[in-house]
Amino acid sequence: MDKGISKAVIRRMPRYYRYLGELLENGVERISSNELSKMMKVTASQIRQDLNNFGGFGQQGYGYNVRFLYDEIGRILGLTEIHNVALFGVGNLGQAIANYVRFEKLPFKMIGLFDVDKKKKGQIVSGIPIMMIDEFEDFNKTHRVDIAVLTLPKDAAMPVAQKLADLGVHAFWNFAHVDLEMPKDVVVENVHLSESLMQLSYNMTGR
Amino acid sequence: MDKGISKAVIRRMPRYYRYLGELLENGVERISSNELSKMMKVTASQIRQDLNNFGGFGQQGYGYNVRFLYDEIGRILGLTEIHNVALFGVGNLGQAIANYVRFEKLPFKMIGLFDVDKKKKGQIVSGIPIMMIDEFEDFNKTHRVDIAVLTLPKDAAMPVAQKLADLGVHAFWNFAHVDLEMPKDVVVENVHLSESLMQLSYNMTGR
DNA sequence: TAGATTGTTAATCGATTAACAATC
DNA sequence: TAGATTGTTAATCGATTAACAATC
Repeated sequence: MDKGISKAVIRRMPRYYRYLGELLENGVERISSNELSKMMKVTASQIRQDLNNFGGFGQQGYGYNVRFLYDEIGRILGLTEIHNVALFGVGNLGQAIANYVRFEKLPFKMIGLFDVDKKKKGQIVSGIPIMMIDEFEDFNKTHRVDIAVLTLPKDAAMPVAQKLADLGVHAFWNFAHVDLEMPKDVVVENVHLSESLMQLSYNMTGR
Repeated sequence: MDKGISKAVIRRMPRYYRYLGELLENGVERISSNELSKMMKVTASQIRQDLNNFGGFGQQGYGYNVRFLYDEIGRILGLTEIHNVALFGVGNLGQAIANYVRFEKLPFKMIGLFDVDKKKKGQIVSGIPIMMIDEFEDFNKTHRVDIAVLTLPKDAAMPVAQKLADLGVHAFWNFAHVDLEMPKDVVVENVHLSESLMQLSYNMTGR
Protein backbone atom coordinates (compact mmCIF):
# COMPACT_ATOMS: atom_id res chain seq x y z
CA MET A 1 0.00 0.00 0.00
CA ASP A 2 2.86 2.33 -0.64
CA LYS A 3 4.12 3.09 -4.13
CA GLY A 4 2.16 4.59 -6.96
CA ILE A 5 0.53 7.19 -4.74
CA SER A 6 0.58 10.55 -6.41
CA LYS A 7 2.40 13.57 -5.08
CA ALA A 8 -0.86 15.48 -4.99
CA VAL A 9 -2.26 13.01 -2.50
CA ILE A 10 0.86 13.10 -0.33
CA ARG A 11 0.81 16.88 -0.25
CA ARG A 12 -2.68 16.76 1.23
CA MET A 13 -2.01 14.20 3.92
CA PRO A 14 -0.24 16.55 6.36
CA ARG A 15 -3.16 18.91 6.10
CA TYR A 16 -5.63 16.16 7.00
CA TYR A 17 -3.33 15.33 9.87
CA ARG A 18 -3.41 18.90 11.11
CA TYR A 19 -7.20 19.13 10.97
CA LEU A 20 -7.65 15.79 12.67
CA GLY A 21 -5.22 16.88 15.39
CA GLU A 22 -7.34 19.93 16.02
CA LEU A 23 -10.53 17.90 16.11
CA LEU A 24 -8.86 15.60 18.58
CA GLU A 25 -7.89 18.54 20.80
CA ASN A 26 -11.47 19.68 20.68
CA GLY A 27 -12.65 16.30 21.84
CA VAL A 28 -14.39 15.33 18.61
CA GLU A 29 -14.65 11.55 18.38
CA ARG A 30 -16.01 10.93 14.91
CA ILE A 31 -16.34 12.80 11.67
CA SER A 32 -17.80 12.12 8.25
CA SER A 33 -16.03 12.95 5.02
CA ASN A 34 -18.80 15.45 4.40
CA GLU A 35 -18.28 17.37 7.64
CA LEU A 36 -14.52 17.35 7.16
CA SER A 37 -14.90 18.52 3.57
CA LYS A 38 -16.80 21.58 4.76
CA MET A 39 -14.14 22.44 7.34
CA MET A 40 -11.27 21.97 4.92
CA LYS A 41 -12.95 23.30 1.81
CA VAL A 42 -12.25 20.29 -0.34
CA THR A 43 -14.72 17.76 -1.71
CA ALA A 44 -15.82 14.83 0.39
CA SER A 45 -15.07 12.69 -2.62
CA GLN A 46 -11.45 13.75 -2.58
CA ILE A 47 -11.09 12.97 1.09
CA ARG A 48 -12.49 9.47 0.62
CA GLN A 49 -10.39 8.84 -2.48
CA ASP A 50 -7.25 10.09 -0.78
CA LEU A 51 -7.72 7.97 2.32
CA ASN A 52 -8.61 4.88 0.32
CA ASN A 53 -5.21 4.97 -1.29
CA PHE A 54 -3.94 3.69 2.03
CA GLY A 55 -6.81 1.54 3.18
CA GLY A 56 -10.38 1.71 4.41
CA PHE A 57 -10.21 3.70 7.61
CA GLY A 58 -13.88 4.53 7.87
CA GLN A 59 -17.08 2.71 8.52
CA GLN A 60 -20.25 2.95 6.49
CA GLY A 61 -23.01 4.80 8.24
CA TYR A 62 -20.61 6.07 10.90
CA GLY A 63 -17.78 7.99 9.29
CA TYR A 64 -14.25 8.06 10.60
CA ASN A 65 -13.02 7.71 14.14
CA VAL A 66 -10.89 10.81 14.65
CA ARG A 67 -8.29 9.27 16.95
CA PHE A 68 -7.88 6.19 14.77
CA LEU A 69 -7.59 8.15 11.54
CA TYR A 70 -5.16 10.61 13.10
CA ASP A 71 -2.91 7.79 14.23
CA GLU A 72 -3.13 6.04 10.88
CA ILE A 73 -2.13 9.14 8.96
CA GLY A 74 0.69 9.70 11.42
CA ARG A 75 1.89 6.20 10.71
CA ILE A 76 1.58 6.69 6.95
CA LEU A 77 3.62 9.87 7.20
CA GLY A 78 6.35 8.09 9.14
CA LEU A 79 5.70 9.94 12.38
CA THR A 80 5.82 6.86 14.57
CA GLU A 81 9.58 6.89 14.89
CA ILE A 82 12.12 9.56 15.72
CA HIS A 83 14.19 10.93 12.85
CA ASN A 84 17.62 12.26 13.68
CA VAL A 85 18.42 15.52 11.94
CA ALA A 86 21.71 17.30 11.30
CA LEU A 87 21.84 20.82 9.95
CA PHE A 88 24.44 22.33 7.64
CA GLY A 89 24.93 26.08 7.45
CA VAL A 90 24.18 27.78 10.76
CA GLY A 91 23.25 31.25 9.52
CA ASN A 92 20.07 33.09 10.39
CA LEU A 93 17.84 30.65 8.60
CA GLY A 94 19.77 27.67 9.92
CA GLN A 95 19.39 28.85 13.50
CA ALA A 96 15.70 29.47 13.02
CA ILE A 97 15.19 26.02 11.54
CA ALA A 98 17.19 24.42 14.34
CA ASN A 99 14.88 26.03 16.86
CA TYR A 100 11.87 25.23 14.77
CA VAL A 101 12.68 21.54 14.67
CA ARG A 102 13.34 21.59 18.39
CA PHE A 103 10.08 23.16 19.43
CA GLU A 104 7.75 21.66 16.89
CA LYS A 105 5.85 18.76 18.38
CA LEU A 106 7.00 16.29 15.75
CA PRO A 107 9.34 13.33 16.06
CA PHE A 108 12.40 15.01 14.59
CA LYS A 109 15.46 15.42 16.76
CA MET A 110 18.24 17.87 15.96
CA ILE A 111 21.46 16.12 16.86
CA GLY A 112 24.15 18.18 15.15
CA LEU A 113 24.85 21.61 13.70
CA PHE A 114 27.65 22.10 11.19
CA ASP A 115 29.23 25.12 9.56
CA VAL A 116 32.47 26.04 7.80
CA ASP A 117 33.03 29.29 9.68
CA LYS A 118 35.74 28.68 12.30
CA LYS A 119 34.46 31.59 14.39
CA LYS A 120 31.25 29.70 15.00
CA LYS A 121 32.94 26.58 16.28
CA GLY A 122 31.66 25.65 19.73
CA GLN A 123 28.95 28.31 19.80
CA ILE A 124 25.74 26.97 21.28
CA VAL A 125 22.62 27.22 19.14
CA SER A 126 19.36 25.65 20.25
CA GLY A 127 21.32 23.82 22.95
CA ILE A 128 23.86 22.27 20.58
CA PRO A 129 27.48 23.30 20.01
CA ILE A 130 28.32 24.07 16.39
CA MET A 131 30.84 21.74 14.77
CA MET A 132 32.91 22.15 11.65
CA ILE A 133 31.64 20.41 8.53
CA ASP A 134 34.87 18.43 8.22
CA GLU A 135 34.08 16.92 11.61
CA PHE A 136 30.93 15.36 10.24
CA GLU A 137 32.57 12.23 8.92
CA ASP A 138 33.65 11.27 12.44
CA PHE A 139 30.34 12.39 13.94
CA ASN A 140 28.53 10.19 11.45
CA LYS A 141 30.38 7.11 12.70
CA THR A 142 28.78 7.37 16.11
CA HIS A 143 25.43 8.96 15.26
CA ARG A 144 22.72 7.89 12.88
CA VAL A 145 21.73 10.87 10.75
CA ASP A 146 18.41 10.34 8.99
CA ILE A 147 17.93 13.81 7.54
CA ALA A 148 20.34 16.58 6.56
CA VAL A 149 19.00 20.11 6.52
CA LEU A 150 20.77 22.32 4.00
CA THR A 151 20.60 25.99 4.95
CA LEU A 152 23.69 26.87 2.95
CA PRO A 153 24.52 29.35 0.20
CA LYS A 154 23.59 27.82 -3.13
CA ASP A 155 27.14 27.17 -4.30
CA ALA A 156 27.96 25.24 -1.14
CA ALA A 157 24.81 23.12 -1.15
CA MET A 158 25.62 20.70 -3.95
CA PRO A 159 29.16 19.74 -2.88
CA VAL A 160 28.09 19.32 0.75
CA ALA A 161 25.06 17.26 -0.27
CA GLN A 162 27.27 15.10 -2.45
CA LYS A 163 29.67 14.45 0.40
CA LEU A 164 26.83 13.64 2.78
CA ALA A 165 25.20 11.31 0.29
CA ASP A 166 28.51 9.49 -0.10
CA LEU A 167 28.62 9.11 3.68
CA GLY A 168 25.18 7.52 3.65
CA VAL A 169 22.72 10.34 4.25
CA HIS A 170 19.65 9.56 2.18
CA ALA A 171 17.28 12.41 2.92
CA PHE A 172 17.68 16.15 2.50
CA TRP A 173 15.55 19.06 3.52
CA ASN A 174 16.92 21.63 1.14
CA PHE A 175 16.54 25.37 1.64
CA ALA A 176 19.28 26.34 -0.84
CA HIS A 177 18.34 27.79 -4.22
CA VAL A 178 19.46 24.86 -6.25
CA ASP A 179 18.03 21.64 -7.53
CA LEU A 180 20.17 18.95 -5.98
CA GLU A 181 21.25 16.25 -8.41
CA MET A 182 21.04 13.07 -6.43
CA PRO A 183 20.80 9.34 -7.05
CA LYS A 184 17.20 8.24 -7.00
CA ASP A 185 17.42 6.39 -3.70
CA VAL A 186 18.00 9.79 -2.09
CA VAL A 187 15.00 11.83 -1.07
CA VAL A 188 15.03 15.60 -1.44
CA GLU A 189 12.34 17.93 -0.15
CA ASN A 190 12.84 21.50 -1.25
CA VAL A 191 11.73 24.66 0.50
CA HIS A 192 12.38 27.42 -1.97
CA LEU A 193 11.38 30.56 -0.11
CA SER A 194 12.17 32.90 -2.96
CA GLU A 195 9.92 30.93 -5.29
CA SER A 196 7.14 31.12 -2.76
CA LEU A 197 7.59 34.86 -2.51
CA MET A 198 7.51 35.21 -6.29
CA GLN A 199 4.27 33.28 -6.47
CA LEU A 200 2.83 35.66 -3.94
CA SER A 201 4.08 38.58 -5.98
CA TYR A 202 2.51 37.14 -9.13
CA ASN A 203 -0.85 36.73 -7.45
CA MET A 204 -0.78 40.32 -6.23
CA THR A 205 -0.56 41.76 -9.71
CA GLY A 206 -3.65 42.51 -11.72
CA ARG A 207 -5.92 43.25 -8.80
CA MET B 1 -3.07 37.66 -20.62
CA ASP B 2 -3.50 37.20 -16.91
CA LYS B 3 -6.36 35.22 -15.46
CA GLY B 4 -7.15 31.62 -16.08
CA ILE B 5 -3.57 30.53 -15.80
CA SER B 6 -3.29 27.43 -13.70
CA LYS B 7 -1.45 27.24 -10.41
CA ALA B 8 0.77 24.52 -11.82
CA VAL B 9 2.08 26.93 -14.42
CA ILE B 10 2.65 29.70 -11.87
CA ARG B 11 4.56 27.36 -9.63
CA ARG B 12 6.98 26.64 -12.45
CA MET B 13 7.64 30.24 -13.47
CA PRO B 14 10.03 31.12 -10.63
CA ARG B 15 12.09 28.06 -11.50
CA TYR B 16 12.37 29.16 -15.12
CA TYR B 17 13.38 32.55 -13.80
CA ARG B 18 16.11 31.03 -11.67
CA TYR B 19 17.55 28.98 -14.52
CA LEU B 20 17.44 31.90 -16.92
CA GLY B 21 19.19 34.05 -14.33
CA GLU B 22 21.97 31.50 -14.14
CA LEU B 23 22.27 31.29 -17.91
CA LEU B 24 22.48 35.06 -17.97
CA GLU B 25 25.27 35.05 -15.39
CA ASN B 26 27.09 32.53 -17.53
CA GLY B 27 26.82 34.80 -20.53
CA VAL B 28 24.46 32.58 -22.51
CA GLU B 29 22.54 34.68 -25.03
CA ARG B 30 20.03 32.30 -26.51
CA ILE B 31 18.48 28.97 -25.61
CA SER B 32 16.01 26.59 -27.19
CA SER B 33 13.18 24.94 -25.30
CA ASN B 34 14.95 21.68 -25.99
CA GLU B 35 18.24 22.72 -24.38
CA LEU B 36 16.43 24.24 -21.41
CA SER B 37 14.31 21.12 -21.02
CA LYS B 38 17.44 19.02 -20.63
CA MET B 39 18.89 21.35 -18.01
CA MET B 40 15.68 21.54 -16.04
CA LYS B 41 14.49 17.98 -16.56
CA VAL B 42 11.09 18.89 -17.84
CA THR B 43 9.70 18.43 -21.35
CA ALA B 44 10.36 21.03 -24.02
CA SER B 45 6.67 20.89 -24.75
CA GLN B 46 5.84 21.98 -21.24
CA ILE B 47 8.23 24.90 -21.42
CA ARG B 48 6.69 26.14 -24.65
CA GLN B 49 3.14 25.62 -23.40
CA ASP B 50 3.90 27.40 -20.15
CA LEU B 51 5.49 30.40 -21.81
CA ASN B 52 2.76 30.68 -24.41
CA ASN B 53 0.25 31.28 -21.66
CA PHE B 54 1.77 34.73 -21.46
CA GLY B 55 2.75 35.41 -25.04
CA GLY B 56 5.12 34.33 -27.74
CA PHE B 57 8.54 35.11 -26.37
CA GLY B 58 10.54 33.01 -28.78
CA GLN B 59 11.39 33.02 -32.42
CA GLN B 60 11.10 30.07 -34.78
CA GLY B 61 14.42 28.67 -35.84
CA TYR B 62 16.22 30.65 -33.14
CA GLY B 63 14.82 29.82 -29.75
CA TYR B 64 14.55 32.29 -26.88
CA ASN B 65 16.72 35.27 -26.12
CA VAL B 66 17.81 34.68 -22.54
CA ARG B 67 17.90 38.29 -21.43
CA PHE B 68 14.55 39.08 -22.98
CA LEU B 69 12.84 36.01 -21.57
CA TYR B 70 14.34 36.61 -18.13
CA ASP B 71 13.02 40.14 -18.08
CA GLU B 72 9.61 39.09 -19.33
CA ILE B 73 9.22 36.44 -16.66
CA GLY B 74 10.38 38.96 -14.06
CA ARG B 75 7.66 41.29 -15.29
CA ILE B 76 5.04 38.52 -15.22
CA LEU B 77 6.01 37.66 -11.66
CA GLY B 78 5.66 41.27 -10.60
CA LEU B 79 9.35 41.81 -9.96
CA THR B 80 9.54 45.13 -11.74
CA GLU B 81 8.40 47.10 -8.73
CA ILE B 82 9.38 47.16 -5.10
CA HIS B 83 7.01 45.55 -2.62
CA ASN B 84 7.01 46.87 0.91
CA VAL B 85 6.91 44.15 3.52
CA ALA B 86 6.02 44.22 7.21
CA LEU B 87 6.59 41.26 9.47
CA PHE B 88 4.52 40.14 12.43
CA GLY B 89 6.00 37.94 15.11
CA VAL B 90 9.71 38.51 15.57
CA GLY B 91 10.75 35.15 16.96
CA ASN B 92 13.54 33.01 15.57
CA LEU B 93 11.80 32.36 12.31
CA GLY B 94 10.67 35.97 12.02
CA GLN B 95 14.21 37.23 12.45
CA ALA B 96 15.52 34.78 9.92
CA ILE B 97 12.88 35.78 7.39
CA ALA B 98 13.57 39.47 8.02
CA ASN B 99 17.22 38.89 7.17
CA TYR B 100 16.32 36.64 4.29
CA VAL B 101 14.16 39.29 2.67
CA ARG B 102 16.86 41.86 3.26
CA PHE B 103 19.68 39.94 1.62
CA GLU B 104 17.81 38.20 -1.14
CA LYS B 105 18.30 40.01 -4.44
CA LEU B 106 14.60 40.51 -5.04
CA PRO B 107 12.52 43.69 -4.99
CA PHE B 108 11.03 43.20 -1.55
CA LYS B 109 11.79 45.73 1.14
CA MET B 110 11.31 45.04 4.83
CA ILE B 111 9.94 48.25 6.31
CA GLY B 112 8.58 47.20 9.68
CA LEU B 113 8.83 44.52 12.35
CA PHE B 114 6.01 44.02 14.84
CA ASP B 115 5.58 41.90 17.94
CA VAL B 116 3.42 41.78 21.06
CA ASP B 117 6.25 41.17 23.50
CA LYS B 118 7.02 44.46 25.29
CA LYS B 119 10.55 43.30 26.07
CA LYS B 120 11.33 43.31 22.37
CA LYS B 121 10.20 46.88 21.81
CA GLY B 122 12.95 48.94 20.24
CA GLN B 123 15.32 46.02 19.71
CA ILE B 124 17.04 46.21 16.36
CA VAL B 125 16.66 43.26 14.03
CA SER B 126 18.00 43.35 10.51
CA GLY B 127 18.52 47.10 10.94
CA ILE B 128 14.95 47.83 11.99
CA PRO B 129 13.62 48.57 15.49
CA ILE B 130 10.83 46.29 16.61
CA MET B 131 7.48 47.97 17.17
CA MET B 132 4.42 46.82 19.05
CA ILE B 133 1.59 45.37 16.97
CA ASP B 134 -0.82 47.98 18.29
CA GLU B 135 1.42 50.63 16.77
CA PHE B 136 0.78 49.25 13.31
CA GLU B 137 -2.40 51.18 12.70
CA ASP B 138 -0.48 54.45 12.96
CA PHE B 139 2.48 53.09 11.04
CA ASN B 140 0.14 52.07 8.27
CA LYS B 141 -1.06 55.65 7.84
CA THR B 142 2.36 56.82 6.74
CA HIS B 143 3.71 53.68 5.07
CA ARG B 144 2.34 51.59 2.25
CA VAL B 145 2.47 47.94 3.29
CA ASP B 146 2.08 45.58 0.34
CA ILE B 147 2.79 42.29 2.06
CA ALA B 148 2.44 41.12 5.65
CA VAL B 149 4.63 38.23 6.76
CA LEU B 150 3.03 36.17 9.51
CA THR B 151 5.60 34.37 11.64
CA LEU B 152 3.29 34.08 14.60
CA PRO B 153 1.99 31.24 16.77
CA LYS B 154 -1.01 29.71 15.09
CA ASP B 155 -3.59 31.12 17.47
CA ALA B 156 -2.34 34.66 16.95
CA ALA B 157 -2.18 34.47 13.16
CA MET B 158 -5.86 34.67 12.32
CA PRO B 159 -6.82 37.63 14.53
CA VAL B 160 -3.74 39.58 13.44
CA ALA B 161 -4.39 38.81 9.79
CA GLN B 162 -8.01 39.88 10.20
CA LYS B 163 -6.95 43.19 11.71
CA LEU B 164 -4.41 43.80 8.98
CA ALA B 165 -6.88 42.93 6.25
CA ASP B 166 -9.32 45.43 7.74
CA LEU B 167 -6.56 48.03 7.62
CA GLY B 168 -6.05 47.36 3.93
CA VAL B 169 -3.30 44.77 3.71
CA HIS B 170 -4.14 42.51 0.80
CA ALA B 171 -1.28 40.03 0.67
CA PHE B 172 0.02 37.62 3.28
CA TRP B 173 3.05 35.39 3.40
CA ASN B 174 1.88 32.99 6.04
CA PHE B 175 4.23 30.77 8.03
CA ALA B 176 1.71 29.97 10.77
CA HIS B 177 0.09 26.54 10.91
CA VAL B 178 -3.35 27.68 9.99
CA ASP B 179 -5.37 28.23 6.87
CA LEU B 180 -6.26 31.89 6.94
CA GLU B 181 -9.90 32.62 6.14
CA MET B 182 -9.78 35.73 4.01
CA PRO B 183 -11.99 37.55 1.54
CA LYS B 184 -11.12 36.55 -1.99
CA ASP B 185 -9.47 39.84 -2.93
CA VAL B 186 -6.79 38.95 -0.38
CA VAL B 187 -3.85 36.84 -1.50
CA VAL B 188 -2.35 34.28 0.83
CA GLU B 189 0.81 32.32 0.15
CA ASN B 190 1.47 29.64 2.72
CA VAL B 191 4.81 28.22 3.78
CA HIS B 192 3.94 25.29 5.99
CA LEU B 193 7.30 23.97 7.13
CA SER B 194 5.87 21.14 9.18
CA GLU B 195 3.94 19.87 6.18
CA SER B 196 7.09 19.96 4.10
CA LEU B 197 8.91 17.98 6.77
CA MET B 198 6.12 15.43 6.91
CA GLN B 199 6.27 14.96 3.16
CA LEU B 200 9.97 14.31 3.48
CA SER B 201 9.29 11.84 6.26
CA TYR B 202 6.70 10.06 4.11
CA ASN B 203 9.08 9.73 1.21
CA MET B 204 11.76 8.26 3.49
CA THR B 205 9.62 5.34 4.53
CA GLY B 206 9.53 2.12 2.57
CA ARG B 207 13.06 2.30 1.22
C1' DT C 1 16.85 28.68 -49.49
C1' DA C 2 17.26 24.88 -46.01
C1' DG C 3 17.39 23.94 -41.27
C1' DA C 4 15.85 24.81 -36.89
C1' DT C 5 12.64 25.68 -33.60
C1' DT C 6 8.65 27.92 -32.18
C1' DG C 7 3.50 28.30 -31.40
C1' DT C 8 -0.45 25.67 -31.32
C1' DT C 9 -3.61 21.88 -32.10
C1' DA C 10 -4.62 17.18 -31.09
C1' DA C 11 -3.87 13.00 -28.28
C1' DT C 12 -2.86 11.11 -24.01
C1' DC C 13 -2.56 10.78 -19.41
C1' DG C 14 -3.73 11.64 -14.66
C1' DA C 15 -6.42 13.74 -11.11
C1' DT C 16 -10.82 15.23 -9.43
C1' DT C 17 -15.63 14.84 -8.92
C1' DA C 18 -20.01 12.46 -9.18
C1' DA C 19 -22.75 8.59 -8.47
C1' DC C 20 -24.26 4.66 -6.20
C1' DA C 21 -24.07 -0.09 -4.53
C1' DA C 22 -22.26 -2.10 -0.37
C1' DT C 23 -22.66 -2.22 4.40
C1' DC C 24 -22.41 -0.65 9.10
C1' DT D 1 -34.65 -2.50 10.14
C1' DA D 2 -33.95 2.23 8.11
C1' DG D 3 -30.71 5.82 7.64
C1' DA D 4 -26.26 7.23 7.00
C1' DT D 5 -22.00 7.16 5.00
C1' DT D 6 -18.28 4.69 3.24
C1' DG D 7 -15.53 2.44 -0.56
C1' DT D 8 -15.23 2.22 -5.30
C1' DT D 9 -16.45 2.53 -10.11
C1' DA D 10 -17.56 5.61 -13.81
C1' DA D 11 -17.64 10.30 -15.79
C1' DT D 12 -15.56 14.60 -16.15
C1' DC D 13 -12.23 17.77 -16.10
C1' DG D 14 -7.63 19.59 -16.50
C1' DA D 15 -2.77 19.16 -17.31
C1' DT D 16 0.95 17.14 -19.86
C1' DT D 17 2.98 15.37 -23.90
C1' DA D 18 3.28 14.58 -28.82
C1' DA D 19 3.00 16.11 -33.35
C1' DC D 20 3.45 19.23 -36.94
C1' DA D 21 2.40 23.32 -39.72
C1' DA D 22 4.03 28.02 -39.50
C1' DT D 23 7.87 30.84 -39.87
C1' DC D 24 12.24 32.91 -38.71
